[in-house]
Amino acid sequence: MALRSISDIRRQELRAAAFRVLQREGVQGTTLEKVAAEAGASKGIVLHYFRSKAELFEQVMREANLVLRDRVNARLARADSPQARLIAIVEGNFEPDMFIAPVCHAWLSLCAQVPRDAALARIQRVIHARMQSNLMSGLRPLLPVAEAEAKALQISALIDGLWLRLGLAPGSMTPDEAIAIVRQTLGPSLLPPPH
Amino acid sequence: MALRSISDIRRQELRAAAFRVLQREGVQGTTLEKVAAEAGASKGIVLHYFRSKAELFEQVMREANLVLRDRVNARLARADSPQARLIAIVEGNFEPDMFIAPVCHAWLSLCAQVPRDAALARIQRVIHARMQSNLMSGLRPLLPVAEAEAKALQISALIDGLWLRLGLAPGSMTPDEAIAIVRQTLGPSLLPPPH
DNA sequence: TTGTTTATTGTCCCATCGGTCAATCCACCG
DNA sequence: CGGTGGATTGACCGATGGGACAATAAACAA
Repeated sequence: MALRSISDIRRQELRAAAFRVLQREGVQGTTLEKVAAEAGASKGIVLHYFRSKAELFEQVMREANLVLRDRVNARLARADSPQARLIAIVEGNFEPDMFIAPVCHAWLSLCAQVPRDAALARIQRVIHARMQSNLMSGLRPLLPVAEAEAKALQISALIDGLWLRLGLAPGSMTPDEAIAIVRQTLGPSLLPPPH
Repeated sequence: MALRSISDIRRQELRAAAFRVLQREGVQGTTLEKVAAEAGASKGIVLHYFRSKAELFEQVMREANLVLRDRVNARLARADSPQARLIAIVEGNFEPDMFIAPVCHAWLSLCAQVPRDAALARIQRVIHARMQSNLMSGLRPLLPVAEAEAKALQISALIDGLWLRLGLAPGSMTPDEAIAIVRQTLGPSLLPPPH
C-alpha cells in the first residue's frame, strides 16, 4: 500500500465516520456536526478536508463503490469459467458483511439523491456500467449477444431489487437466500456444473 | 362517489400538490412553502389540514399506494386464469403513466425514509404484503407452495429493481421493456397461452 | 341579524445547519 | 531557536424551515 499523508488518513477517517452516520440517519439526518462527532473531531475539520457537504457525500459514495468493486473483483479473479464468473458476481454482491440492513439504508439514501446530484449520478452510472460489463463477461460466451444483454439487465435489476427489499424490510432475507433467488433466475444452463 | 366535504377536497388537492413537488425535489426539497405554492395557497393552510410534515408525507404515500392498488386491481378483475392474473399484476405495475422517471424519484425518496419513519414503514409493509398475496393468487394454482413463494419473492424483487433502475437512469427503459423482462423471468410455463 | 365555527393568511419564533473566519496549536525545517 | 504552513478549534453568521399563533374572512346556524 502506498504511503498516505496525514491528510489522506484524515479524509479516510471522515469518510468512514460519515458512512456510519449515514447508515443510522440517512442523508438528511447526516449533519456535519454528527459526522465530526462520530469521528471525534469538530465540525470545522470536516469542511477543512471537504469543500462542502455535497463533496463529502460524493466521496463517501465513491469509496463505498470501490469497496464493492474490490469484493466482486476478488471473487472474479478466482473464477475459471463463464459460469463461475457469474456466480462470483452474484456472491460478491451479497457478501454477508455488506448485505445488511444498515448498509442498505445508507445506499438507499444515497440513491435517492442521485436524481438531484450530478456527481452522485455519475458514480451510479459507473456502478451500473460495471455490473453490466461484468455480467456480460460471463454471459457472452454462453448466449447470443441479444439474449446475453437481456439477461444481464434482468440479473442486475434483480440484484438491485433484493438490496432494496432488505433495506425496506430489515431481516427479511439472508445473503444465502438472496443468492439462491438469483441462481434460480440464472437458470440451470448458466450455473456451473456441480463439483 | 361519496360526497366529500370541503376539507376532504382541500386535503386531496394538497396531497396532489405535495406529490408533484416530491417528484421534482425529493423529500428534503419538499418544504411546506413549496407545497403551498404548488397548491396556490399559503403555508399555514398545509399545517391546518395536516398536523405535521410527517403526516403529510404519510398520507401522500398512502394515496400513491391506493392508486397503484386500484390500477392493479382493475386489471386483475379482467383476468380469467392464473396466468392472466400474473400478467395483470405485472402490467399493472408498469402502467405507462406511472412508470416514468419523476414518479420513480418520488417513490424512491419516500422509500429512503422508510427506515426512519414508522408510519411509512407500515405502508411499505402493506405494499409488499399485497404484492406477495396477488402473486400467490396466480402462482398457487400452478406451482407447489414452496416454489410459488420463491417465485413470488423473485418477481416482486425484480419489479422493485426495475423501478429503481428507471429512477436511477431516467429514460433507460420503457414500460414494455420492463414487462418483457418480467415475462421472461416468469418463464414459459407461467405465461398465458397465445391467443 | 347575530353568534359560532371553519378556512385562510401573514407574522413571528426558534432551532438547525452549512459555511466562513480568525485565532491557536503543532509539527517540521532551516 | 524561530518561523512557516498545515491542522484544529470554536465562535459566528445568514438562511432556511417547521411549527405556533393571532387576526381576519367566510360560511353557516339560530
